[in-house]
Amino acid sequence: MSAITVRLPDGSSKELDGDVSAGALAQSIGSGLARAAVAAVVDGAEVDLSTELADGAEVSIVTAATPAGRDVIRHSTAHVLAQAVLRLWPGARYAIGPAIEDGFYYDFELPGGAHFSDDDLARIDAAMREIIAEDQSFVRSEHSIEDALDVFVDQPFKREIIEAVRDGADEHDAAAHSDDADRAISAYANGADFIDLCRGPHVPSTGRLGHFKLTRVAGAYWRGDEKRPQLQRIYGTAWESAKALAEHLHRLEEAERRDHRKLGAELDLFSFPDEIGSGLPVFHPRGGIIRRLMEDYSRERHASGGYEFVYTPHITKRELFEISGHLQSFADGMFPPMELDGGHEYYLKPMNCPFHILVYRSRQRSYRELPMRLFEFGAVYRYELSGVIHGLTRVRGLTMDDSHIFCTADQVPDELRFLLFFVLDLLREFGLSDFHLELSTRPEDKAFGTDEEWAVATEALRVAAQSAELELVMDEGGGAFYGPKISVQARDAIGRTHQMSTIQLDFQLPQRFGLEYVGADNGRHRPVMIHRALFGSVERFMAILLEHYAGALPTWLMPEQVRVLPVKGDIEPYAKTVVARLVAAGLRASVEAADSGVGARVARAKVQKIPYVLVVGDSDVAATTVGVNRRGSNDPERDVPLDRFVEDVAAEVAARGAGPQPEGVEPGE
RNA sequence: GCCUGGGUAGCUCAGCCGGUAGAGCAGCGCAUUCGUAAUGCGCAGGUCAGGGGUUCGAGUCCCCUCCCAGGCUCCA
Repeated sequence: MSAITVRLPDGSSKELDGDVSAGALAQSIGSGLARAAVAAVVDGAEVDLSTELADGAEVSIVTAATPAGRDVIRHSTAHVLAQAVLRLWPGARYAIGPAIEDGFYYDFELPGGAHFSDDDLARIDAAMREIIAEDQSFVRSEHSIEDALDVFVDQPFKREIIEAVRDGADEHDAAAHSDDADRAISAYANGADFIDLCRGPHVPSTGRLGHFKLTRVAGAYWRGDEKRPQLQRIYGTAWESAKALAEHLHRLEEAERRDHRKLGAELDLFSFPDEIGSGLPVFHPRGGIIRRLMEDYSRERHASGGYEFVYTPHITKRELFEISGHLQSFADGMFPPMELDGGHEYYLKPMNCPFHILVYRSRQRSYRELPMRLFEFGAVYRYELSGVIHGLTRVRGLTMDDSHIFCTADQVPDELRFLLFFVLDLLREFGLSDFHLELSTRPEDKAFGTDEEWAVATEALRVAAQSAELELVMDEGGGAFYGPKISVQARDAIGRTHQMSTIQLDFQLPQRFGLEYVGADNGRHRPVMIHRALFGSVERFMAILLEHYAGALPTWLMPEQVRVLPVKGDIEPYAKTVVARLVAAGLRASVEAADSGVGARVARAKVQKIPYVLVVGDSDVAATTVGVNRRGSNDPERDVPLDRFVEDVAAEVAARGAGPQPEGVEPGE
């Protein structure tokens, strides 16, 4: 064994003698790095720490608390999961077990078609911890195809994967794996009882694992194909430290606490009656207030933004969607037709655009009328598969704040910029502030419109996006066949990204409907059409706001802004005058009579996330004051003059401020 | 749509090997009149999602339907 020299990421070199493994390199750099190391990257390829380094290799160490390091930990934990399941269910077949975002899974077929239960998760967890305590080494081996088929003779899923590699079904993968090993198959064994087909790398031994939790069991098709066997999948999460695991679990709890479906029931906002059907919500009075405020404010802004309001029906004859092309490309997403008037088929509308087009086309248009911005809160119905329906975010009946803009080609750049600033401004008013933009360009295959139209429109979108001074992510080839689009992505208070508004150019519909305007040259021209959704759907936007604010909506959107609690019965008349003052100032307020203790009533009001709870007693009657409890504070402010309180809250509402927020809720702006 | 797991009082849930339904909260009534996170007592509340079957007997076992949750492209 002679000394070798390897190069490190910082450009320096390191000489190794004797043990020339990647792990030894980490150790020679520092014991801290060695402890954190889980794998290495040698000349661009991820490898095990046990890999012997060649002279001149370029090496970096993969540490646990990095995306790549967590992948290794998760993938290794998935192996231990499979090993535990095979110990507990001899004869079980195991399929695939990759690392995924925040965790891992493994798919199994149990003997006799058995399936996992929640109790099993605890047993598997215990078996996994035994394997980890045994600190088994992960040992890599390489096999020829024939040899590998032999090793996995009782494992049909593994054999299928090996055969796929042999038959070159996995062409570029095999190439990336090794050019010269003649399609070698690698496997990792740990302990005497477990070997799994695997590309690696893995942590050196199972003792490096342990900060994991099995989360749920689910069914999943082999290779995601519903025609193939359904396997039993176990999901888990794994992290580099107990702290990181605890933080992840806390994030999950936080997301659950904010779940708009839960908040909707708790705050009495909306429900999904079985009698109506899946994905079809009803809004209760309190939810109705929020919705009306959202819509009213949106209308106000649209009116001052030069939009014109139109109203169109919910159903239409088949012909309209034939002209628009929706029936040809979108029929699966539409409710089936109803037959009326002796054989005419009528459809519930899944989109508003064709209707707005007919408004445009109702008479001859002049260039002087353009840009024409038509706006409608349009109720649309889409037949979503029952399995994908989710709360208010994926429904079968929804209300789009839909706008269609008709303009001349020359007007497109200015109009796009106008639209983008309009939507960003309104989203900010609702407290979302962390945006980025995504620009979807022409798809590879068939696309409507000429190359030049696409180039001009895409460039106009790019210029508009850049003028907004937000991060712009390109989605090359991600546009629809009928035109490029820009979408606004918003990050919420717990870091999730939601697609909000979209601005989409359409080269197809103006042509399909033969739209025209008469230009200054007295000639006929085709207008450009822009689709613009702002909230997207009012229902979904409400859900996003509820989760963003964890139910503690800004005061201006809260159904009940102030609740007044008289400490005892004879204070009630004063409490009523306080409410009258608040109502006169345009606020929504109520009294809760002294039928139960002040403590109990304050507790209830806090659960309901009322922004201001006023407690009034004898001293307040005497001095015309109130005791103010702000949402999120446990420190009441006594003897606040009523006049000042009314003035402050009215000003806050007028400014659409976030209002007092509970701890842990980001108020947005 | 398919798979897994669910559906018991308005809500959250308990209900064992099949023997005739239970708690907390909410609601209603009475008492309490209270100064900041839940006052006491009482009452009422159920087609155990719906339908069919097995059984002397079904919330419980079997089948169908509806509804809910999670998953079903992240390639060893």
